[in-house]
Amino acid sequence: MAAIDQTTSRTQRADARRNRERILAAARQIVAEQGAAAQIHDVARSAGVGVGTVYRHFPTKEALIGELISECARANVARGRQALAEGGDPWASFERMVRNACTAMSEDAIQRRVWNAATPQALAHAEAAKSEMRSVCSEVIARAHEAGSLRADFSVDDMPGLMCGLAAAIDAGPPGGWQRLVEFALDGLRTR
Amino acid sequence: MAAIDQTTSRTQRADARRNRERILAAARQIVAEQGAAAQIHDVARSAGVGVGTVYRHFPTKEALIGELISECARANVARGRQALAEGGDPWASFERMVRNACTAMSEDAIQRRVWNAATPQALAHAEAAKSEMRSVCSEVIARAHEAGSLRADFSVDDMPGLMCGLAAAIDAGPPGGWQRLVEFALDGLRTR
Amino acid sequence: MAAIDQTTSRTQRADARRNRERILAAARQIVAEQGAAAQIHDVARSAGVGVGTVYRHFPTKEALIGELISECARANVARGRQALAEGGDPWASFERMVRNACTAMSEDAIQRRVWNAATPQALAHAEAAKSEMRSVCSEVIARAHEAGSLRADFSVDDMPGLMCGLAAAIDAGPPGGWQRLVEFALDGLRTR
Amino acid sequence: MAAIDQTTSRTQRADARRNRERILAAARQIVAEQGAAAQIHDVARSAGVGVGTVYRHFPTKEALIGELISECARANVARGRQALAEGGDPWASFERMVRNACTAMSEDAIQRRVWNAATPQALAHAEAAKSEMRSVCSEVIARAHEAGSLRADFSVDDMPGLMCGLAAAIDAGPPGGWQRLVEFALDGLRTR
DNA sequence: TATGAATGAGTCTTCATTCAT
DNA sequence: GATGAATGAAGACTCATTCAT
Repeated sequence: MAAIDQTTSRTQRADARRNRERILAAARQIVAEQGAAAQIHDVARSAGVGVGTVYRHFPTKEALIGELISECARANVARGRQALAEGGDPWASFERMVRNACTAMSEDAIQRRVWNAATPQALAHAEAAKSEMRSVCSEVIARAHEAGSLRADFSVDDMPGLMCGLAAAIDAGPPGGWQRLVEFALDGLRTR
Repeated sequence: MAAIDQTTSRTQRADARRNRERILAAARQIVAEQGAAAQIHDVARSAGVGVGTVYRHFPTKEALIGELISECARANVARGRQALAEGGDPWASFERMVRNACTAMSEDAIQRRVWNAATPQALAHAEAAKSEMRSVCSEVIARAHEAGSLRADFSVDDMPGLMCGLAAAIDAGPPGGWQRLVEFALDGLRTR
Repeated sequence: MAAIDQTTSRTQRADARRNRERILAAARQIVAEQGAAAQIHDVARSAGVGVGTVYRHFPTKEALIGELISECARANVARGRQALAEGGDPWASFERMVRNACTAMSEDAIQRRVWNAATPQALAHAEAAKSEMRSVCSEVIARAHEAGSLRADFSVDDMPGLMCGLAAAIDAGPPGGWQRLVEFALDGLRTR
Repeated sequence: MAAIDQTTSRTQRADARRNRERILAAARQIVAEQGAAAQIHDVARSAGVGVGTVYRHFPTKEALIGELISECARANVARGRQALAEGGDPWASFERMVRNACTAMSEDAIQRRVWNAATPQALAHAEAAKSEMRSVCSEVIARAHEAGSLRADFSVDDMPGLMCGLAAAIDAGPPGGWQRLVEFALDGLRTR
């Protein structure tokens, strides 16, 4: 019995995990397309589950969007960590982090648009990931400052502005056109 | 009789115009705060008129937001025209246009946020002003190109990306922090 | 002065009467087309006056529709009176009254449709005319009964049903098709 | 599993179907009383459900009224089919169809009033049922024509006029008074 | 007196969320 | 756990009526 129960419960967990993934995948696409106007029913239909299942995994719409924000923030964290791990020139690390983030935003609509869909409540759900993102950025920036290759007057508090600006530019401009803007921006941030 | 009629008609129009202005002023503030989630009832209350009066002046919510977009676009048009009229170095004109737009966006929340509140329908209402804005930008850019002071690979189609990026950066960053970003951006756009 | 005042007041009365007629003419057409869904603004626009002028002549929408009903009822009264005045065979009078009413309904949409637009309140405004209509019908019917040419079991209380039925038939059927139905109905009502 | 699923699904469907029936029952009464002015909130309250439930079953008010029209049309179809199935004299079939429809209209207000509540959009929703109704009437009429017992100049296009006329007569006249009118009408339609 | 701008209660419809099955 | 029917508060928009000019 115990074994059966365990199997059952494992199976259920696997099902539940799969459903959670389907829901998030559907939400990524729909929120990327519709922003805050995305509807839970559409997410559920697109995920092939009932609305109740969406609510079992995410207690409110804000929590679901909050999770999308967290995902994007964690992706940025991973890029920052990787840039640090790869070592080498601190400025190169900073550049890699920014450039990779921009590439990701240009290839994946949710990564550049999720911030527009963010209500204060949704952002509150993503607080942990956001704070981790800030922390990683701080370190990348601190090293570049120490190396003297990043303008001293650029602080971690300028990062949201920079990244939101790049996200908006990538979203609004012609495909590929954003790359020049990134070069301009990085060029302007480097100490000469 | 003609004189009286004119007076009467002027007075009525003046009242209606004042209401229209009040509605737009209220909408500017509320849409700046709440984006597309702004409610017509709130706009009406804030303007001190009934909802019916809002609908008399703007047939739909989209039309009202479209007018806000048009206003911002026309403000950009005026800045572009002024930059052209002041003459002098073509690059200085381009710089003035961008810098003045950024100053306006930093001082007036609606100017940097209205584009986020824009649904396709709202944008459709602002088509005329948008196209005029594109046309003025084209001229400013063309002159700077002719003078050889603006990078040849920057086209009028990059302007929305640039301005949206700057708007997002101004909105997300700390007060005043945007000025450095503008300098970086302009620096990167100038031929060296 | 008195003469001038009188002239002025006469002029105003003439203007007012003309406006009243214009409003009623517009209302006839619009109520015929749209029934109770007719809008006062549309009536005013079609009449070439302001809404306030409509309300000066008719205190409520119900009163305006009530007047249209009254007009139609009075037209029926006139037809009944004429049928009586022309004298001759009582059955012929009855026939003339019904046939003329049907002809009028087929030629003038408002006459066959106004009853559908009638709310209880609107009907209340037309009480006087309706009661006069009933009274005239009573007399025409009584004479035909006395002459033994109208079925004894047809009473004045059957007239609304008969006329509403014919109105609906004229309205729903193909043009001209109603004439056969009237013949059937009259044929059925006659004593054999 | 299959059995359980079926039971579950049957139960859910049964609930939903019961609500649908309650909504239609409430709508029949309220639309009979108020016509197109009927309000969805009143229907919902009278049905004992929330407005959202009404909208789950009928996407718009027009669709709900359209379904009422369809119901009435289908009832007429059934009467026509039954008249045909019972066979016998073709004229008797025609008579039964008309008489039964009138009896139904006299006993059930919605059947005689729904056509007045019909906006063009609502009629569009009932197109299928209306066309079926026309088709059945065509057959009943054709047989009576072949038998030579129905006036040759009465066509299926006269049926709406006839039935609307009878509906209006039943609605406007005193209870029971309509029966004489039906006799007159049938009498007039029969070949002599 | 005529005008039409203003009013706001009322109506349809939507959608986040709950809960019985 | 999953489902999707049900809920009802909330929001966009209408239109009969009023009133300042």
